[in-house]
Amino acid sequence: MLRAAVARADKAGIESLSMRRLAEELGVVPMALYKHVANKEELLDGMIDVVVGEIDPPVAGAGWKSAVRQRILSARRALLRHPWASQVMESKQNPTPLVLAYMDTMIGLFRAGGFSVNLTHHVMHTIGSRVLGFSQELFNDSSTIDPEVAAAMMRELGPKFPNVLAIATAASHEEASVVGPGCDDQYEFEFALDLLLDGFERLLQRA
Amino acid sequence: MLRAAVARADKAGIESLSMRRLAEELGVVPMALYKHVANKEELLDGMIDVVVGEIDPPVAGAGWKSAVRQRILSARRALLRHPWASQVMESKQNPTPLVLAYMDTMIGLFRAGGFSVNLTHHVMHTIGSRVLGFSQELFNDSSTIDPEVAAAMMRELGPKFPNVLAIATAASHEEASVVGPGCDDQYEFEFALDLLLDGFERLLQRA
DNA sequence: ACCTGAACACCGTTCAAGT
DNA sequence: ACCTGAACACCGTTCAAGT
Repeated sequence: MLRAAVARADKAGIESLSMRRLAEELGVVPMALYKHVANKEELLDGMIDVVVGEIDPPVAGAGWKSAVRQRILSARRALLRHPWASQVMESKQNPTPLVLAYMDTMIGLFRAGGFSVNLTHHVMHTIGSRVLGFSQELFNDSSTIDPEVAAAMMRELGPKFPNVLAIATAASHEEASVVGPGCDDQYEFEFALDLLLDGFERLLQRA
Repeated sequence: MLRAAVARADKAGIESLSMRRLAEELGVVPMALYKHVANKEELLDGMIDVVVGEIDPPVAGAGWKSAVRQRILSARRALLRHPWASQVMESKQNPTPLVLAYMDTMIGLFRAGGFSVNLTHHVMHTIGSRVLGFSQELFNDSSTIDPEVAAAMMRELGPKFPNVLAIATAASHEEASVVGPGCDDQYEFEFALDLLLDGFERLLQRA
């Protein structure tokens, strides 16, 4: 049932996942789902745990910086396999025990690296959602946009927003097109992650 | 109508805002709303613009770092006045023209400070949602939690998650209580923001 | 005791009927 | 032409009736 829910969300998007449709897919009556799950919230929790369960454990014998970096990039790979997961995680109020366990080992990596409890606390806040491998892409333009529509939009908005236009055209790999194929999200994610880790290292050395 | 929608979301939460209830509150028939707005998406866009409109313009005559910092903190004050706004902004696919204009001036601050187009691009990705004054608080425990429930939870989970427990108890201002009143979100926000800005400054000097 | 169909209390939006 | 009530196509979940 959890696997069916994850598969459906992967394929058709989280907004297509309703209790009724999931039941239909499984060939059962809607109310049958409530034998396995108290409500939809619990279903979503279970789905999150499937994704978090795919994250590799920390590599042994590495320094804190490398261990944190590799684990976060592993989390990112899991998140990219399940594009709905970041949105669901954001919307939840309470972490599942499995997410808490993930956080706990991540905190442990910092503390083992010599970070004080307080510094680790601040550092975890600074990483924010990136700890789970996603960066709050505000207005995710990465979804399938018609290049012509994008070009028309930029032609219209360009004169009003010259700075946005400058970045949008610079991000394009082909000089010819008005608006490029979007940003290299993986590069941007690692750029930000490394900037953060370097900042943490500096704070650690100062302390 | 927009003001009524914003007021309702401020007061009772975004999940309580439905087209039908908003219409009832305004003393009109549900379909009357569709004279002002094509659909609910457009209503939410309008509500976002109300919030973004409350952000102060950039201060003149300051260096890029100070100008960016002050503007982001102004955005944060606006966001804190409207707790639903961050969630709605996250869920939207496309920015409104007003949000685009905000981004444009923010990009302009970096470029005026000497950042190249490409570096500005990376820097904007690194800031992420913080540019609009909110940090993806994963699992926002800041909401009204019963201290007793939290204490019980920690008592149960503490042994399994010692590192989470260490931070939770350290964050407490009173040593006596098992779990504190949560984190100082404003402090954490500024800590992260300043770490980012310092990192950007270092990149600028290196370039 | 277990299962399940119908029902409840909602949604956002369409559309045809009324003025 | 404008307005609007009813209807449509959904939700998640409750609950009583059936086995």
